[in-house]
Amino acid sequence: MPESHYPEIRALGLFSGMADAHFQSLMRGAYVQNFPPQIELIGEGEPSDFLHVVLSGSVDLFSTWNGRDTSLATVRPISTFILAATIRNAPYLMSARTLEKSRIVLIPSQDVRAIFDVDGIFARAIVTELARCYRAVIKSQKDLKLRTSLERLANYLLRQQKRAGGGASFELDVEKRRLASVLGMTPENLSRAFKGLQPYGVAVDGTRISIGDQADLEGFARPNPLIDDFST
Amino acid sequence: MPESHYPEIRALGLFSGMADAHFQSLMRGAYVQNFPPQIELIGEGEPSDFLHVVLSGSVDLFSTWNGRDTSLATVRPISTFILAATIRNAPYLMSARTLEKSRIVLIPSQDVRAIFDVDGIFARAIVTELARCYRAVIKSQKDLKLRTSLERLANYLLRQQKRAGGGASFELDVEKRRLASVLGMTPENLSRAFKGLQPYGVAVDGTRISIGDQADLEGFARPNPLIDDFST
DNA sequence: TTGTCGGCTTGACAAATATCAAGCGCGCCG
DNA sequence: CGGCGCGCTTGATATTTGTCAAGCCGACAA
Repeated sequence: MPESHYPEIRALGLFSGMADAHFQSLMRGAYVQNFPPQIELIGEGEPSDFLHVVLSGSVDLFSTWNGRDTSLATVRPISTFILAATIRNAPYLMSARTLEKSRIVLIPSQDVRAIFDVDGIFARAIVTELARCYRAVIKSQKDLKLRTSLERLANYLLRQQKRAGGGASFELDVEKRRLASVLGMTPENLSRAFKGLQPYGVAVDGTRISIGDQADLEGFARPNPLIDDFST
Repeated sequence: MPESHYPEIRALGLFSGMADAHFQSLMRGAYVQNFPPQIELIGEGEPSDFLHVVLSGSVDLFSTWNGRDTSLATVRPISTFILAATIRNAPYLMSARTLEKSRIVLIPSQDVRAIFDVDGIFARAIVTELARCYRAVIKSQKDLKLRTSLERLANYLLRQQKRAGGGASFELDVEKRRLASVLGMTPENLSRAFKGLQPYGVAVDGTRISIGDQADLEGFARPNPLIDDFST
């Protein structure tokens, strides 16, 4: 793979501390590929041959069962996905598709496992990353089981607002149909949920959201770091 | 802590391969305690001072928000819990309480992190365990988002049947109120869901479940290894 | 044995959510 | 410019799920 990509990958928490020789060794077997939008990168049930790293664009992780499907997460640069399947050498639990034009690194899973065994710092980084992912899913589980759809949307908006810089007005950066799926509801109900938040000062214009009364919305949403703070 | 417990802890996947000196070092700082039923061992938000290992009994992991609460998992011997919080040195995301009289080992988190850094085999075991836990939560997430409550119950019964040996008749080993919470429904609805499975040959007598027509129930439940097989 | 407590069940009702069908708005392309 | 097509919205309706109140039943203790 072209060495020009090395620095941005190297800068990832997962790879930043490891021995240079090991990093080079990982990169030797890796390759970068550009994908158009809406391409299915992997399908659930398939063997986990590669660890994926998103360099640019974005990727939707979703799952299907019995004719239904649901979005579980969105992966944005720069981060990895399906680390757990790679580590356990087990089949993927989720499918992945590009949402937009994306540049993605593929690192053979067996190389990752091999370097893991000889590089303590890399091992430490993998554990830290995996623990972060685990905790993120637990938070999402709590969000789903403890909150109504209106509360989930309210808290999502507050999180997104923070991510966008904290201003009173910001853009949704996902399609509403996907947002609905992520939040565990239908697109129709998402529409109604937005209306349901109007009394708390939320205004919607296309993908632009305006929060009229921050305190009011927070009073309804009751955000909680043990659910909504994805950094811990 | 009394050395009599060493063998059963040592036999745990997490500790079985590590150097003896390191294991001894971990055990030196650890201690075992017996708890009566319904004791809250840890509360969400507290700092993660100890890695816990359940030797006997069982522990309920649950969470609370805004006056509601939900059961997220049950920990049975012999296994650990709150590994991720220990690794990240972050606050617990879930509370834990004993369901019955339980014997539990407490290992100081900082010891676990210290030994992790010097024992590659231990590190490998932690990663494997963490990846297993991660995948278990993803499966649970799919179960929640892709299935109706009736389907969740049907698949739960099939899993429990398998765990109990596979016979047509078996015992539920959780209180129904807790089962309802785990499955994301109210106790009232669980009662109705059991009735809803009667047409598929499910009979309930107290905590005893009988599956009259295995194929019929499986045809309705459509179990899937990517959701229901907790071993991968 | 009898009383009581807690968990489970049931029924009636209310609220939340999904489904279906139609229409709207906007970008894209002929 | 006009007409699709697609995502979003809206309304009507059905289904699912939760809530509240009451009753049942078995475990346990007096």
